[in-house]
Amino acid sequence: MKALTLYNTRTRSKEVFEPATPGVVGMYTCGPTVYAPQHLGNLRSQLFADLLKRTFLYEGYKVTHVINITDVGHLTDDADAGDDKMEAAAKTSGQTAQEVAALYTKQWADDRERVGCLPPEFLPRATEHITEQIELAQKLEQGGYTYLTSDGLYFDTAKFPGYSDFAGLDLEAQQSAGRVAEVDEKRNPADFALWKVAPEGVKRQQEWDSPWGRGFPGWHLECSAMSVKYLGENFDVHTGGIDHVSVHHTNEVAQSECGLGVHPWVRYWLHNEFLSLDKEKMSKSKGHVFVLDGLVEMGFAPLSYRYFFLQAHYRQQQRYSQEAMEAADTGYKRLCRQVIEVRDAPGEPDAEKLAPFQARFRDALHDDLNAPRAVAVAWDVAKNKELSAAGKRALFLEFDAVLGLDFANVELPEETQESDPRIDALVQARQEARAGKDFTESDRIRDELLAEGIVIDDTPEGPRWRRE
RNA sequence: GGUGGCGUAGCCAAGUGGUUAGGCAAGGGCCUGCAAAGCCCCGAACCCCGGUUCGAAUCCGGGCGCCACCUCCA
Repeated sequence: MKALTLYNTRTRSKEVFEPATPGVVGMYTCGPTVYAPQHLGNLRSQLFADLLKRTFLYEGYKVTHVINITDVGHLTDDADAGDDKMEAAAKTSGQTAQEVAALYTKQWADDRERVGCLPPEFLPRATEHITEQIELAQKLEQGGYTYLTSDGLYFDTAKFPGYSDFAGLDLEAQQSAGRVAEVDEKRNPADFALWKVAPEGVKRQQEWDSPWGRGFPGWHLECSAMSVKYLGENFDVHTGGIDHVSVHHTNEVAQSECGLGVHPWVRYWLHNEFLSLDKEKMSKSKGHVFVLDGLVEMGFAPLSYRYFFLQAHYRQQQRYSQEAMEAADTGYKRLCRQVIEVRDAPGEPDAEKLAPFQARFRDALHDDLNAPRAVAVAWDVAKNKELSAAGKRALFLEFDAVLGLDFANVELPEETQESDPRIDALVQARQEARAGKDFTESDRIRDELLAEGIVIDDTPEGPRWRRE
């Protein structure tokens, strides 16, 4: 059995996972900015974090999982200009920032639950941790890592020699390309705001007093302040989308290592690749809002999306298409049918026969969470002719602790049988024709109904009809 | 301009030197009066050109194509 190995962005290599404290894992996941619905790509990040958490639990670790809710301070524009997303959303919707946050936080949590993500142990909100954020900014100020501009307190990246190490950035080259807009008062384009002072005469919905004036915290600060509050100044795992590596997480590392005097601040950094939609990135700003409810409206079960997620490795871009989603949906349902078949099987499983499957399953997960291989093992169980029903039952339920596909309870919904006197009568007439072997007549009735989009299926329990 | 990644059979997607990944679709079969659903069976693929090697999808070099991040984004 190989040890659990994970790809650590910090070291750019696969490493054997060993938590700081044996048997206990602290992990932090970058959560949503709750100003808009979360799309399927966002959900992929949550599914990835959940896969990781479930793997830790499967390995017997006690896990403390923290996910933040960003409800302030995330600017709409480049590094440090533009409006705050929450303020902007409140303005356009006519609601308060708090109402906007509450709405999208709930939607996000519901989506997570529907795709089988375990709830985090802590779900801290940025607005409820302003004090902690100010304290961290003060530590940085006292350490000489900051400077003031007319609009706030900034982190001086030049004071942190290792700034570019985390993401392997070539700051010189980036500057020469001129893609990062210069902000006049910033000493270096990479410098970022720790605290933004509200401009004179502007009244924000969300603002607080601070040593630097009334205003609001910079986006990056909350993750450092809150993760440390709940997990300690050193912790094991930090996850997020790959887009966060070069800016958000680079800045988190800078402010945390400088402010707390620790290195490395986080032992393992794990990042998931993006979900791509028809070869175009799914992002809110490009208008491709594609959400879980959209899949549900198309008739997919939320867990079919989880199954879809599990079919690709988390560090690989995954291509979404209707066809691929339908393939996942069909595959998931078929696998469930196999599970349901053995779910109530009596008797005890034969441990010796189970072992090879368990080993392959764990080996797959231990190899940087290779979920596609783990799912393949589940299929091998389903197709295997040597295993007893009780053995299959035991394996399915064990694997589901990680897969999270609800094998223990899932039911395949029966086609809902509508009732319509006219159609029911025609179906009944067809049954009578069939009983009398008058198949010409029975087929005529079926064709008649088919012409209006109604399909008759003959089942062992009798005929059913449905609208196509 | 910098950085990271990808190119595997109709589709999605594992696989890092030699052994069947897996799923979906298609095809064949069972079942059915016929269908549908369900179940069973079934695919010798690896962008191109060189090289290393007994042997390469897998390593090295070159080329072509595609994507992502560096700017709000998971």
